Amino acid sequence: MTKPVRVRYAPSPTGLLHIGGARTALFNYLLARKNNGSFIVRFEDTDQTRHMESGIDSQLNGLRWLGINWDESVDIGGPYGPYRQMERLDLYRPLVDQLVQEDKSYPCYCTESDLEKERAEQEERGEMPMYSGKCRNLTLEQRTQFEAEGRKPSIRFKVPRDRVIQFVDKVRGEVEFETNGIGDFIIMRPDGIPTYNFVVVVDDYMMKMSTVIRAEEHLTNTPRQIMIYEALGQELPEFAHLSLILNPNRKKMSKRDASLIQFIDQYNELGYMPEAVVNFIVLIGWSPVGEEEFFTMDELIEQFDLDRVLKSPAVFDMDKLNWMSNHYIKKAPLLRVVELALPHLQKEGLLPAELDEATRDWAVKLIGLYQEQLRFGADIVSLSEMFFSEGFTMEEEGEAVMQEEQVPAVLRSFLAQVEASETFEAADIQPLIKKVQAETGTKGKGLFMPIRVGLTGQVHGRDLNMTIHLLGKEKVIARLQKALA
RNA sequence: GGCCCGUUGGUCAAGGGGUUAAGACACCUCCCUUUCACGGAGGUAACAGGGGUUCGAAUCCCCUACGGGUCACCA
Repeated sequence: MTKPVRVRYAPSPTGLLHIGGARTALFNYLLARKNNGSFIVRFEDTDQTRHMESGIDSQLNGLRWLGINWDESVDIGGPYGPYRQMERLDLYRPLVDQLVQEDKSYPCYCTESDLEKERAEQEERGEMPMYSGKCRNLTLEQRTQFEAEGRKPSIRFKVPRDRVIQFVDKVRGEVEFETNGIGDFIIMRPDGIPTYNFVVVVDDYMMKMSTVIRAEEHLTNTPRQIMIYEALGQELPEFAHLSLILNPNRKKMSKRDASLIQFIDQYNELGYMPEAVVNFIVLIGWSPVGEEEFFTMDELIEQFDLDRVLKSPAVFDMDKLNWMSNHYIKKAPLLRVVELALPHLQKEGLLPAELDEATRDWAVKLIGLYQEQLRFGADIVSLSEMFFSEGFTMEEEGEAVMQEEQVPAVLRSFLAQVEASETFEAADIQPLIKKVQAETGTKGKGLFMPIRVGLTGQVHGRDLNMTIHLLGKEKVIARLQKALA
């Protein structure tokens, strides 16, 4: 019998849910669901200086929006809680004491400025910065002396010398580190709050994690953690380290990089469909067996496999995300798209916050007209701008069209037809254009383009009949007159 | 700088000793559409470099280059 699969996403609640975090959470989630296991969300909040209370909510909300649900966390509890580390302090302290008792850890009385000085000196000598271990062998007298001075020690883990720590990473294969490259690291700060490398181990085994899936930046922490597992006499989980997601310059994404959208909240705000975002990010660093690339969450659960996770980092490609997102929007029911897009029209002040029925119907038709082109809800604003203004900006290619000699005749004829028309539904427009064709003897591009450009300024656009209908008789007449003037 | 990880078209990627080295995004061309869009069919484009091993290397080994991660009282 194998151990039940228990995996976790363990962010530090210092900010919003990031694309990279979302992917880590997603991979964990998929593995849990695939194996009828449990997915836990735990918060690593031992850094009080960077703590942000809203971080927990925004992480959770982001996951919820993506459709990633959890079995145990701060909001719903669970058998291995609490699920934030600051509430688990009592669990950690005896274990720190135990390590000190067993001489596997020791108090260090160096101050931060001592350490900074040490580091600076090492760097000057061209050495790698690493704690020298000078408090490792303090005598009892020295300790009592420091204590008498009122110095509060931090607790350092005594890293065994001359050992090689070896482990098999589920995505990277065999990895090894020499302990001599690792300095004695702090497991508890002077204020009694333990640090990440210690608590992560305690939590992971107490919460019975079977596999630890996390980002590559943690790979070099793993040997430290393995030593703690050993010191505490606990069994190791499996490890899987995911490669990073890079920006188009092949650098680790920086929070300041405006060229791409990095936070899940922003995708939500812009009116992306979460299904599309999930589908896209799962394909960064993981590939399915066949050629299919569109997947529902259920299909992903069925297909996901850690064996097919790639070791190499991947560049985040906004273009492909937008293509995929557009694909989802095209297939979505119109009312769903309206939900994504309409608020943006209102937010921009193009439509009132309260809509009467006629305006709402009009808006639904407008959004329907652009559904095929929308990449995300907010796209509607730039796409449909010219419906809301008096005039429009004429594209360069449009200018050329308007120079053609048949243009005045076509527009004059069309204007007359519009003025004479009783009704102005989309279905009524086609016959009007037919009449223009009969009257002027112009057809095809020469007929449609002047009308399109004269009314919208654009040579590309959506269905002309519906466009004209939605523009409304009044605007159409005004724009034709202006074009003829 | 030490240690660790990585490198197949511009991007995501399949393939893991013998392949015409898939597919997708982007780009270009053509077809469909009386305009536009959607859609369809094609096209350009890759195994980082150098050494080995082998009858044979994108695949295995070594070196170099490049990229990234990490060396915190951050996670």
